[in-house]
Amino acid sequence: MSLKHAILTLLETEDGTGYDLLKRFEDHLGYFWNASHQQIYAQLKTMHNEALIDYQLEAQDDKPDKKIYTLTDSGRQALSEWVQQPLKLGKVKDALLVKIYAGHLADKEQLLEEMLHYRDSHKRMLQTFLAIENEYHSSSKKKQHELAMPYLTLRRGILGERACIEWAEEVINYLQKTNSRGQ
Amino acid sequence: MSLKHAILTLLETEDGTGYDLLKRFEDHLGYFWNASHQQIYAQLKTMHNEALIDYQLEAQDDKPDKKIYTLTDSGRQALSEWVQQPLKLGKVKDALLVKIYAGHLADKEQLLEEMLHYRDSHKRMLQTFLAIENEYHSSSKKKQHELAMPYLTLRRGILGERACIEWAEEVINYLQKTNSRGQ
DNA sequence: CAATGATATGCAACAAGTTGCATATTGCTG
DNA sequence: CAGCAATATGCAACTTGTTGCATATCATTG
Repeated sequence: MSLKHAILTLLETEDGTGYDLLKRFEDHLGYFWNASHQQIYAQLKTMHNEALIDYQLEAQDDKPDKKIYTLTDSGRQALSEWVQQPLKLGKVKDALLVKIYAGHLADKEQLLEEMLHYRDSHKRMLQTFLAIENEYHSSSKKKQHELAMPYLTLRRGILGERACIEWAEEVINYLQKTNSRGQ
Repeated sequence: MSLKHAILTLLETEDGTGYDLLKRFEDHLGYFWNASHQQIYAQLKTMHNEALIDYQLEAQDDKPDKKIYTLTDSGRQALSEWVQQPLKLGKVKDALLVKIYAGHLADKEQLLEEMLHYRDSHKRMLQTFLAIENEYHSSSKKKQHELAMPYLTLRRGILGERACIEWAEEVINYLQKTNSRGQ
């Protein structure tokens, strides 16, 4: 399990509500970890029972109560223990590759369109990442030092997207070549 | 769900037992899809109930019975429908990146060791893929044409591994630099 | 000849993730 | 002012995936 650790990681950086965490998953961690709001709220509840986190209720006038979660000492310790211990290699699950593997069954035109869409999605993602990288490079040395580790995760995103795009180009090339030959 | 489709894909290429499928997941599809034997047997049972697959019992002298599964017409149709229809983008879940994100909490030496191990694992994987690619390139034109789509999935593996390794080098570089400066 | 690893199959309990539903407010847009 | 998106939280049912256990044979190796 690791949603637990992803949440601990986010809360270590900054306290927040379940909704805040959802946004931070979407905006920052989204490339390499995702969770639905239902999952997050359920996990927060569990982690509160395990005393890894605590919350302060912030009752706002006429708004639903906010639960602002913070790490407990126990939570901070659990995080640092997790960070110390080695991981097993994560499993890749890419349905697109299964589909390509069975690609001879598909309509080539349709497959081509899907690949074009795939490539463009990843190109957009890459552009987003490069913009964030630019921002990072134009921030202060102090900030850059602080954000060194998150920056490295951004680099993973950039290199990963480039590989995706390069591969997509190869597949598109192949599909177009065989298509025009009418195979 | 897509284990179902991965199994349909494998059976479309060649009939086999649950155990055969397990091996084929490990040996061929393993880079982008994985399943435990328990999962596979359970899924085969479900798919048999759904009439997507059928099996012939092969009773061997003194050996446990083999169930050799084959696609039914209905299964073949389900596969081709799945291949036709567009996929939603798969989610990335990479615990190592969560860890790096929280890397300032970790012992730098230990993190470095983990990254070295990560890089070497991926280097080994790349070597394996390149060996398979060589095999492909030295096979007959006919064979190459038959295996064109699986070959494209291999290319994904190769480009993916290269990106992994390149990134790992960046991280290792950073960790060694800051370590020697004693930060 | 005993131990191990490969072949071959499966159940049961549990953890993790998805989908659908439900509520309530604020602020913006047409 | 009606409708919609964003904020904010949560339950329940279901599907998927993991972990541990269980069985039985055959071939190899020490």
